Amino acid sequence: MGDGPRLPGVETDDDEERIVCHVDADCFYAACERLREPELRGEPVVVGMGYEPGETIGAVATASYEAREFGVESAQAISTALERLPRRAAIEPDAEDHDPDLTREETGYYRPVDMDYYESIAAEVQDILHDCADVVREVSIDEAYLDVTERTAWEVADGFARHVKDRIRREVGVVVSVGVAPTMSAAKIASDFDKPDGLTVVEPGDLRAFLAPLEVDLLHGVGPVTARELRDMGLETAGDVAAADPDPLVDRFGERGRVLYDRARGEDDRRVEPKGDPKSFSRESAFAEPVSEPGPKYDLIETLAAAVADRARREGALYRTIGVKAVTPPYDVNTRERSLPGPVDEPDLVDRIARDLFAEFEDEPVRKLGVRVANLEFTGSDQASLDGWDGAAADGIDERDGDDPVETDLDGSVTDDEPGTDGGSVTDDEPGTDGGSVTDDGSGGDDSDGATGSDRSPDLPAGQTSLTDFS
DNA sequence: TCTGGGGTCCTAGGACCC
DNA sequence: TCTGGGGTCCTAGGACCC
Repeated sequence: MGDGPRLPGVETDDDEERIVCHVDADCFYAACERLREPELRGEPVVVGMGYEPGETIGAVATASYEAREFGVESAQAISTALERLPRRAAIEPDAEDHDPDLTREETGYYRPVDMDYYESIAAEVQDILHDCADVVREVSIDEAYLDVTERTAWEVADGFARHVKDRIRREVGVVVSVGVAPTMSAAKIASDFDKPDGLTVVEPGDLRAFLAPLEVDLLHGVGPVTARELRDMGLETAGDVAAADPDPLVDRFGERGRVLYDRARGEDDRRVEPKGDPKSFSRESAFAEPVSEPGPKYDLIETLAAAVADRARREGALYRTIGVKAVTPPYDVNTRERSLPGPVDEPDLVDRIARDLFAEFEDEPVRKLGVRVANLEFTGSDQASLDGWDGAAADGIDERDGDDPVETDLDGSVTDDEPGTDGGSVTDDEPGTDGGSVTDDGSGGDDSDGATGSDRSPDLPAGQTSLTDFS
């Protein structure tokens, strides 16, 4: 994929052998905590998401290898982790959860996630990576692919990788594992192969032999569900998949089956490319226990909607789709979404539509809620393409460059004094879309908006439509 | 594992269009 | 209108990743 058509027998750049490096920080969050609290070194460390010191809520984001010895795992409930590894503070006589039978050796340190700090450390690592490669693709805060074809050669790839590792350890103080291979997929597996502090080089000629003995679930994209299905088909290792008939795989898994087959054979022609713009933003939050009353749920929707809209604005993104997620017991994930006729930046609209979409679940017990915006469009460089707009609309667009963009507060919008930016713009009755239903039963207090819709400026639909055309 | 948060991509059916 | 084929967009859900 991503490859253009290729003439038979013609060598293209795409056929050139690449040298791909995958760099993966070991227990990154825990490593960061140790940077600012050196006494945590060598001790079990658990970093919890949604965790507050002294409480038992949340989940394990990262467990240091010392903590894993106690059976603490990533994604585990903090309450479970605490049963296996009590917190160090519990050995203090005056601690609330003091247990006189505990020894230091049976306890570990628990810390809440501090993303801002981790991002600052990650930025230092990324600077080094960009210094070491022409193309870097950051996959997540603690992981990146590097195309280092022009920077090294197979004979010395080991030394190159060592150099990257050493620089990061020396200059930042975190330990990374590195895999070097001819493909992204194999490099990823290689970096995982010898964790922590790993360094694995898989030369092109060794690729098949390297992959063959690996369990199928080590292949990227194979999770618990696929792994079980593969085993049911008698395929236990990458070598089994590589030697299998691809047709049944494609029948069972569709396009994924083909990819799986290729990857197991060491075939992966994806090139390392910088990450593009994000496709969606979302915020979600869980209740301590399922909630049935509508009140707290709508309150949370409001908070999440505001946070998502704020994020989008800070990132300079317009969104055309707004969605909600409601997780109901036992663990059913329900999603609802609605697309607008054109991209907008209107926090009040996010709130209104999110409430509207959520209404269906207002009386059900809910354990978790989420709000999402998607179909993003990033403002900025190509504003020129909107030149065809009339003055009012163009003014609206221009404002998007500033700190206080387009959006008009809903109350103000009733007066309809800002045609190009009015919240009512999405109510245009563009045929064949949900446009009209955006405002349908516009959740209580926002009824005024119906009025806005009815006396909207005639310019609006035109502006909105042309904006859609441009998208 | 009694279940945290932020993402991506794929699939499948229906609406709609030509 | 027992009825073909191709394409796009929308929505809901699922698997997966970190």
